[in-house]
Amino acid sequence: MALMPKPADAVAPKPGSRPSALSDDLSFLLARANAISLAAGNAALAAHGLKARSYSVLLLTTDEARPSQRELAEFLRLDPSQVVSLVDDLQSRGLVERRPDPADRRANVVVATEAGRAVAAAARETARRAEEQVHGQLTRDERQTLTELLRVLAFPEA
Amino acid sequence: MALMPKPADAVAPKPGSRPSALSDDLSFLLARANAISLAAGNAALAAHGLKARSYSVLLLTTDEARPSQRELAEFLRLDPSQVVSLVDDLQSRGLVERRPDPADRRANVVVATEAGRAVAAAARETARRAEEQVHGQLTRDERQTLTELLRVLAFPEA
DNA sequence: CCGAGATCGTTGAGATTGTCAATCGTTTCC
DNA sequence: GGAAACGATTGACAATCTCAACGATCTCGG
Repeated sequence: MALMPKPADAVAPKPGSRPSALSDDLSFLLARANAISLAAGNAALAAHGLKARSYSVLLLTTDEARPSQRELAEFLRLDPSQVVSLVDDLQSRGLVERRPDPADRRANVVVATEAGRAVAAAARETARRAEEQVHGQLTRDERQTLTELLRVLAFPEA
Repeated sequence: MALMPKPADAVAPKPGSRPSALSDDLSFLLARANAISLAAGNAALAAHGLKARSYSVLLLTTDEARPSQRELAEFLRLDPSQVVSLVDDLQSRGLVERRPDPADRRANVVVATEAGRAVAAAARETARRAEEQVHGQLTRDERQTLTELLRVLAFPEA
C-alpha cells in the first residue's frame, strides 16, 4: 500500500514494543520533546509567577538589544497581539516598561525594570535547574550537538 | 546581578546580531523548531483534510500495535478527552473504527479502515516531502543524530 | 512637499486547544 | 463480594491561536 513503507526492514520491527509508526519521525519527536520540556519549564517557572512565554519575553527584555514588540513577536513566533497581552501582564506587575522608540514613534521598545531584572535572574536559575532535570540523560557534548542542530531548524538561513 | 551571567564570555557576544538571551537555550530552540515544523506539517497535511494531530492518530491506528485510546493519549501526550474528539472526527469521516478490546471491555481499540489506510499512506508521502523542506539544511547523518538525541528527551527512560 | 502604501501596536471576535471534574461501565485485587 | 482503580465520555471553563480592522506613524516615488 505505502509506496516505500520503510527502507530499513531488516532491523526487525520488534512487534509490540512501542507504537513504532511515529517513533522515528523527527517532527513527532520534536513535538513530544518540546511538550515535556515545556511542561517542566512551566511547572518550575510557576514559582516566579511566570510561564515559558512570559519568561521568554522577560528574559529578552533584559537583553542589550532592546527589542520592540514586533521583534519579540517574530523571535518567539507569536502573533503581535499575543505580545501585547504578555507585555501588558508583565508591565502590570512592574517587571517591564514600554518606552517609545526614539527612532520610530510607532514602535515600543520593551525593557525590563530593576525588579524585572531580579525576577529574570532568579527565574533563569530555576529554569536552568529544571532543564538539567529534563536533559539530564544527555552528556554535555550531546547537549551541545543537539543545540547546534536545533539552531539550524529553529533559524533557517536560506 | 545574575550570579553567573555566562561562563563563556570570551567568545565575544557580537552585539546587535540577534537577541542572544535565548538563542542558546535548548528549551527555546526546541519550542521554535517545533513551531516551524508544526506549521509546515499542518500546511502540508491540509491537502488531506488532516492536521498534525489527526495525522498522528491516523498513522498510529495503521500500526500493528492496535492502540487503545488511552495508549494514544499517553503516546501523544494528550488528555484522553482530546483523543475522543480526534477519533470522533476521523471516525465520522470513515477513516477509523472503534472496536471493543476483547481483553478489556472498558477499552476501545482504534483501527484504521481501508480508506483510512489509503489516506494515511498518501498523507505520509506529503508529510515526508514537507519535512524534507524543513530539515533540508541538515545532512542525512545530522538528521540521524538529531533523531537519536531527541528520542532520549522525548522518551526518558528513568 | 505630498499623498499612497506599508508598518507598529492595539482591540476585538471567533475558532481551536488545553485542563479538569464528574460519571458510567468495567476490571482488579483483597 | 465489594472497594478501589481504570478507560472512555461529557461538559464546563480557561488559555491560546488566528484574523480582520483601525489609528498613528513611517517610507518613498512623483
